[in-house]
Parts: sequence; structure tokens; C-alpha cells
Amino acid sequence: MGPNPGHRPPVMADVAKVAGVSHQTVSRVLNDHPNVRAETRIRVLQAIDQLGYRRNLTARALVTKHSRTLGVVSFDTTLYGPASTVYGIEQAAREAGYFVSIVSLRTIDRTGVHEAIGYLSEQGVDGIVVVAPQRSAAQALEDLPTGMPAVAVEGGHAGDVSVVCVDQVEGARLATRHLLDLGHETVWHISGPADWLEAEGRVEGWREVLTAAGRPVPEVLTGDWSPRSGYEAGKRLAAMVEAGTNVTAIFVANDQMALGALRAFTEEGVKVPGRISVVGFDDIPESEFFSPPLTTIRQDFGAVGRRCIEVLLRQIDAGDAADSYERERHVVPPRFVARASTKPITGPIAGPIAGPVNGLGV
Amino acid sequence: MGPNPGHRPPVMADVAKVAGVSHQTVSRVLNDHPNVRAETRIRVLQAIDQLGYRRNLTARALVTKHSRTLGVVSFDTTLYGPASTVYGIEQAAREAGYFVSIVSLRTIDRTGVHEAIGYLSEQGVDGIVVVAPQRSAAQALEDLPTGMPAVAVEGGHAGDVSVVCVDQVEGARLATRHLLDLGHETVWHISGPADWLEAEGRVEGWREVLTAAGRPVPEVLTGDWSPRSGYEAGKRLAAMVEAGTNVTAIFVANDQMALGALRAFTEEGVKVPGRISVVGFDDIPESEFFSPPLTTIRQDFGAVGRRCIEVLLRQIDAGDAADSYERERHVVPPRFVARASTKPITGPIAGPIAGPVNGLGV
DNA sequence: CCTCCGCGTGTTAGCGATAACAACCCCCTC
DNA sequence: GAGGGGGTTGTTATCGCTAACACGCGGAGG
Repeated sequence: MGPNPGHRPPVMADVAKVAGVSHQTVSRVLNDHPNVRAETRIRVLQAIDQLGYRRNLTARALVTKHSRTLGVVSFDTTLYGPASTVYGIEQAAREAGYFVSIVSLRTIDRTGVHEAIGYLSEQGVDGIVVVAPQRSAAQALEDLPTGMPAVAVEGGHAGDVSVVCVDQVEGARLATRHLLDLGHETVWHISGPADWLEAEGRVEGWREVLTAAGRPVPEVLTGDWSPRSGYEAGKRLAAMVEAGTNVTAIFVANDQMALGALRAFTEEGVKVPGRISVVGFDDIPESEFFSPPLTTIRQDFGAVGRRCIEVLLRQIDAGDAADSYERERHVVPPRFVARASTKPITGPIAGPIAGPVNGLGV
Repeated sequence: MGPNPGHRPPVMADVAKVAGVSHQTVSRVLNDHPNVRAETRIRVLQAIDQLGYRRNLTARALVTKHSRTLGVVSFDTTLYGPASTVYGIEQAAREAGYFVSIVSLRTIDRTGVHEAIGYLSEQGVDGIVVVAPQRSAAQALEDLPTGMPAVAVEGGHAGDVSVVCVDQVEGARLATRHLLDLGHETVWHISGPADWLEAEGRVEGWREVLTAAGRPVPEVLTGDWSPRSGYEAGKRLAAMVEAGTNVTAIFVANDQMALGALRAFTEEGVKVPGRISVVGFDDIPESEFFSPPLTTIRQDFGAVGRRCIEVLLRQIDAGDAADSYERERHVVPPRFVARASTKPITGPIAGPIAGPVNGLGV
């Protein structure tokens, strides 16, 4: 308990002296080596306790070449998706006895990611997770230091690293199919920004289902994930509704934009789901309480984070023994969440009401 | 460019050999020591480039006793507030040349915070920021390792550490005063959970303004920050409205609960702001697009994060020279944001319409 | 009874950097 | 021309820890 009077934190040698052993024995106790007499171990532990000793992990890292720290490079951790993913990563890492050092980028581009990776590897991290949802960022993974274990979240097919991602295409399919099943002739789409892999995947799944069903594929409205951009897109769609265009269903690439769109519809007197049905993506905690509660596609970000750590630790452990590991690709399934922002078409608009209709309505 | 064939990352000595100098000279170049001949410097830099050398910060930390890493202990970084604060911290730290190692706690209690701090100090961080909004967590700051620079966000008055916080009491005053100024006789309150300092501050400011104005102070409804808890509280208030109780204005302790309350009011046919006015707290990005757009109190989380780093770095630098620093308290002002969820009272309900009314309305 | 093995422990040698000091060169001053 | 100071570089010690090896001791096996 009593702190060292010399005003300098105690080191292993101090503990050794108090316990009457060599510093190596202290080290053995700390590292659970089998060959230490029980009595000795107790004496050492008492000395540790008495001095308030804490081992210096820096020195340990220097000699073992393992810092037990993982690096995370992420884009804007203020957003719900990245924040949840990073949270999952941190929890899983800590449970496995690893620290997490984070670099949160404001803008994401190859240079930024590259720098961040260099920065982290200089610090001596044992592995890196890159939450790199943009195409340009994914490219930066190609110039990872050789031998550095790494995992990418949503990394597309870029680089020679393992990838963990949510099946965006399938999520978009679920959303679109749901709307078609409700009898809507076609589905409009407000997408995320161009460079994002997630945005692309969602466009792809949406387009695929429409095409397969032989429905017209409307022009894509592009947003930037923000509620405001959804609001603006919503205004444009509302104008089309007023102009008599046959817009009855939209699939919005995330819940925040969907919120903006809902707001625009409310202002313009376009009833949701009465006149137009809306499906979002993400299932943020707020979605359930939108007006109306938002039907959406849930992404399990926590699972993504945990899976990242699993994959990364396997690589790290393998790297110790062999020095080759297989590049893997893990896909976390999305889930459809039915709420009140969608409803079967009832008006004069044509189109077969096919398949089972998920129970909902105001 | 070409990596070392020996399969081992190059060290300073390797660079020295290539450049034909001693390793110390390499160190000097890397640390911008003045006394290196320009020509030598160039040769060293070329060698570094040629070998792809990166300095080992672990070794550097061992001898300098500075890791250039800051520790952050935070509660649930999935929430908008903590996430934004941590983001601000990370940005500011990186600009100052520091790494950030983060521990995100699931549940917050004295033990958890204590452990996290021990964990980080073992890792050798130069300073710690604790985002500890709960009373119980703030107490854990009392047993920081001596000599460890630290800053608390919302740390109340606990421990012997500097504190950076948003003026919660003032924010609550702004919200409550705004509602009274609109002519409401009194203001109800949906508060955050009991142990939270922020929740307490908001209750305090609210109560203070009501008391000063000689208005009745209604019973506090307590939530847990989640939209659902706001929804439940909203249902209770709606029932009171239907029962004829004189509820015309509520101040909700955060925007997410306000969203839940809005939803409850919509379901129960209680018009906002027609029948009841609502003010939130935080100004999350979504608030502007709620139905109706939410009048709220903005907290500048980014500023809080940056301020934390300022204070912490000052302590770290001072600790090098002198070993005593003053415990400081920094308060970031909140800001009132007028939107459409509040409106002057018009009905038969009494109460003087005092003060300037901030322009708004549906 | 001697060898050999394995346990418990101590001793020594690094890990890769910085700090402190020593050495040298050159130029200036007296 | 000797002494001194500053710029440039090299040498050595050190940070706190773990790995590798060395050592003494006791019991098993020949």
C-alpha cells in the first residue's frame, strides 16, 4: 500500500529485494510460470502488494515484441455505425486481454488511412482493424506493412486482408422485396454517397430485386447519410407525388436520411405509410420512435466488432507459429425489422400482391 | 523501399550502418537535434527511406518515460454524447502528437473505473481522461495513481482532478425559462437516471427557475436516457393531459427521450406544440428533423473534448518541470436552439406572458 | 554409490531506443 | 602559437523487463 518514498514507482528489482528473491523470480510469478514454489510465490505477491508494484508493460513489450495493443482506424466515430462497431471491437479486445489504440479520421482517403496505419505500426500494435467503408480507404489496405495482421470492416475486395462485413446487398434485397410484396409497383431509392461500399451494396441489392421482378428501376437519389440530405431528397419525392408521379414506396439507405425524408413528407402532407411507404437501414435506437416508427434493416454492429477481433487474434496467434494465414471473408446477416412506416398498397395502382405480407400497419 | 531481406524490421543500427554513421546520429536526425550537418542528415534520411525504417516507439518510451499515449476511460461510447466527446479528445490528442488508448465500460461503477485506470497506467499512458458522468464513477478518481495527470469530464467535485464540463444547470435554466417566457404556468421534467451528474444538474437548473418564479414544481419523471423511457414517461403525461391535468410544457433531459415522448404524444393525439410544448437537451443531429423539429439545448461535445486535452497536456508539461499543478474547472456554455416544438400558450390557462418570446411556431 | 534428470532459483545478456559524456575538428582570440 | 569554445560525431550506460543458460539440490535408476 505505502508508496515508495523515493518518489519513483517501484520496479521489479524493488519487489525482488523485499521478497528476498531475484527479479527473475518475480517475473516468473507475474507470468504464471509453473516452477515456482508456492511459498515463494506468496512472498512475492505480498511484496508486490506492499509496494503497490505494477509491471511496466512498455519494457515487457520491448523484449517480447508484443504490445498486446490493437490499432483501430475508423472514420468519424460520431456516426452510429462506426461507433457501435468500435465499441464491439473494444469490448472483445479487452476481454481477450488487449488494449485498443484508436485513430479516428475526419476525412477518409488513401493518404489518411495510410498515415494512420503507419502511425499505429510505429507504436508497435500487434494488429490493426480498419473500419474503412469507402472504396478509397479500402485501397490503402494494400500498403500495409508486411507481416502486420489486419482485418477490414466493409473492405470490399481490396487488399490482401481478411474482411468482416454485413451483407449489404442482402439487406437491400430484404427491404426492396418487402415493399414489392406489399404490392408496390416499384421502389425508389435514396442512396448513400458514391464512394461508400455500403451505399453501393445497397443500390445493387435494390436494383437486383427490381430487375428480377421486371419492375422499372427509377433514378437513384443520392444523399450523404445526414438527415438533411434525406430531407432534401424527400422534398423532391414529395414534389413528384404532388405532380402525380407514381411514387408509392422508397427504400432509404440509412435511418437518419429516412428521418429527414419522413420530415419532408410530413411538411408536404404526404402521408406515411398511407400515401408512401418507407424502409430505412441500420435500425438506430431512435428508429422505433420515429413518426411513424420506421420499418428498417438491422445491422448487428456489435457482432461485426466481435468477429473482427476473433479473426484478428487468430491471425496474430498463427503469425507466431506459422507465418502464413488464410485471408478470410466473414459476412454478418442483416435482419428485417417490421414497423409502421410501410403498408400494403390499396389504391388503384396496379401490381400483384405476392408473397406473405409481414403483419404491420398503423 | 525494399524491405530488409533478413525478415526482421530494420532498427536504428541498420540505418546507421547504411548511412555510415553511428546510431546516435540517426537518433539525432529523428529528433531534430540542431547539431547535425545538413549533408549527414540527408544521408541518414535516405538510408531510412531505403530501408523503410520506422522508429520503435516502445523502446523510446522505455528510456524517456513518456509513451505519448493518453488513456481515455469512457462509459458506453455508443451514446452520442460520450462518442462525440471521445471523438473531440482523439482529434485534439492526435494533433498534439499523442495516441489515444481507450477503455469503454459497459457498466460504470467505482471498481470498473478503478480497474480501467490501473490497466491504463500499467500500459504507461502519460495522462488519463475519464468521461465519468456518474457520481459513483467520479469517486473512483480519488484513487488515481499519484502523479498521474488526469482530467474528468463532468466529474462533479470529486477527487483532486481538473474537470471539464458543460454547464448543465445553466442549460436547464435556459430551457425552463424559455418555456415560462412562453407563458406556461409551470414546466414538467423528464430527467435522466439518478446517479448521473448531468441528470442532477438539469433537475437543479429546472427546479431553480421554477422556484425563483414562484411556480409549482411538479413531480419529476425519471427515465434512463433511452427513447423508450421517454416514450413511457410521455404516455404517463399524455394520460394526465387527457385526465384534464394542467400539463402544457415539459423539459426533457435529452433529445432521445424527447423523441420517445413526442412519439407517445402523437399516439395519444396530444398535439405538439399545440397542446404541449417540449424542450430537449443535447441537440443530436436528428433533432432538427423530429416531428416537430425539437427545440433543445446544444452541448458542444467537441469543445469539451478539445478542452480536456488542453488541460491535460498542460498538466503533463508542468509535471515535467514543477511537480505541482493547479486543479482547474472549465465550463463550456450550452446554447439554446429554437425550433418548432415549443409555442406560446394561447388557451385559457393563466400565467403572465413575460419576457421576450423567441420567435418560432409551426 | 554414482549418474542423470528435473525442479527451483539466480545470473547474464539482450530488446531498441535516448542521455550523458568524451573526442575530435575547426576557428577565433589573445 | 597556445588556449578555449562551439559544432559534429562516436562511445557507453541505462530504461525495466524476459529469455537463455547456469547452478545446486534431491530423488530415481543402474
